Amino acid sequence: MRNVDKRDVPAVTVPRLALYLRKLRELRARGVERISSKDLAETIDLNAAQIRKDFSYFGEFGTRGVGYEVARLVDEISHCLGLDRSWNVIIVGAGLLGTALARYRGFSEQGFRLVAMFDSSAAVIGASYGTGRVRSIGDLEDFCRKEQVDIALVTVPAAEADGTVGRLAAAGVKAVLNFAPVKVHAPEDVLVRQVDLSSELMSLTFYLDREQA
Amino acid sequence: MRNVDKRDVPAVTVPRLALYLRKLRELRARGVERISSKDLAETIDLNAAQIRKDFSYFGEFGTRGVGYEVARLVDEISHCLGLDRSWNVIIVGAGLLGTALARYRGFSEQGFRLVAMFDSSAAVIGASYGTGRVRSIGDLEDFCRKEQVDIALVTVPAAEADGTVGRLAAAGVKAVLNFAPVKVHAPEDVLVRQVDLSSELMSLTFYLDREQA
DNA sequence: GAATGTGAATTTATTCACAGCA
DNA sequence: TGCTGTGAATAAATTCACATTC
Repeated sequence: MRNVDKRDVPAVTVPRLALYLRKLRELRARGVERISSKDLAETIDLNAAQIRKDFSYFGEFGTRGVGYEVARLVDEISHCLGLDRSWNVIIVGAGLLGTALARYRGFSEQGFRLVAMFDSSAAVIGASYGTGRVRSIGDLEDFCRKEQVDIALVTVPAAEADGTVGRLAAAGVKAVLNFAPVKVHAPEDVLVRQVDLSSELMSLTFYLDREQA
Repeated sequence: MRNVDKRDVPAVTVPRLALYLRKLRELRARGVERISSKDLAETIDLNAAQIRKDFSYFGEFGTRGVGYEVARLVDEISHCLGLDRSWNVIIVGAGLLGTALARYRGFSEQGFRLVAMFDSSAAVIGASYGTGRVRSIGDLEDFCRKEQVDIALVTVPAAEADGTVGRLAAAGVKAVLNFAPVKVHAPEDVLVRQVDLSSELMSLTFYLDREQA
């Protein structure tokens, strides 16, 4: 991967890289050694030029007339996405969703290390879910300042989400995945992404024919 | 809302409608009766013209020189999104994520009714989570054909997701929210949306400065 | 006077189409 | 010959700017 200014990469390209990576890992696991942009495009229902252009923001990963080496591409895209290192993750909010996420294997498989969880309820403090032991929410700032916390998953009730993100930002956490259905505020240099299940459902109902029984 | 061909509505407008709706409900709950596109835009960090244009695909909801009546707007957007009726939802896969979703209050609050869950493990069949009683996966098609199932949330292991979606489609389910980290195949007339947590995390790590400790 | 609704202008993203290279 | 990599063309989305209406 050549040196890239991330602002030159279209925002829509990034989630597509994750999609390519998943499919390429699957191909590699199946023993496929080479693939063309055309064939890859077919399996994920996309335009082949789209894929080539997405790669082109980062360098030249293929061989003209031949295609792409799957193993090389997996390495390159992993590197583009910052997945060639591990990232420390905390979960704030040890409710149903937080504890389910803590035990979700998908995270650790991608190099995300759950290093702690936080909750305000004495009933769960001390319990462990996956690799995450629940600490008191009062220790949040201390922990974030002492340990290298890269990403926080926020699964607290909606009313507390904004305050929680503020505390995380103040304690130096630079990336937040917010599962509470509210828009949260954070300084410019803190990345916030929203995961919103009822929003997803609404996008489905929009397209569902409302004349159904 | 005037009669609208949904294909004329840009795809990106739909999730924004859900966002507007949430904020407007919050404003209504706080007793705010009127709002301008400028003020609404500020609270959700968007361009005011964007909001007005999004509304304009569906009709004229405001009053020139005055702004929008919050209550009216809530009703109009709810109607646009198909939220003025209730939708029957099933969850296929009663693992950690499936059961967490089943007990998540956000769904029922928006008019989504969890009518059943399905799993292959005898250990969970018969158990109830929220309003969802777990049935045998063998009964999936029968149930979908007899009851009106509008949306299926698929929380089965990745290896089974594609087959599960195929069965749902064959049984007449027209919308699927897939939580398994694989691209699933479905007929043209079946809507599939992907919710992918590790993808979201990767979009964060891309932008995180990789020079961190 | 104030804010909507919307064509026109701009920006961003996708797709085409072909030069360049194995 | 076959497929990448990429400028050019097209399409889509956003933003501007203003006529219109209350």
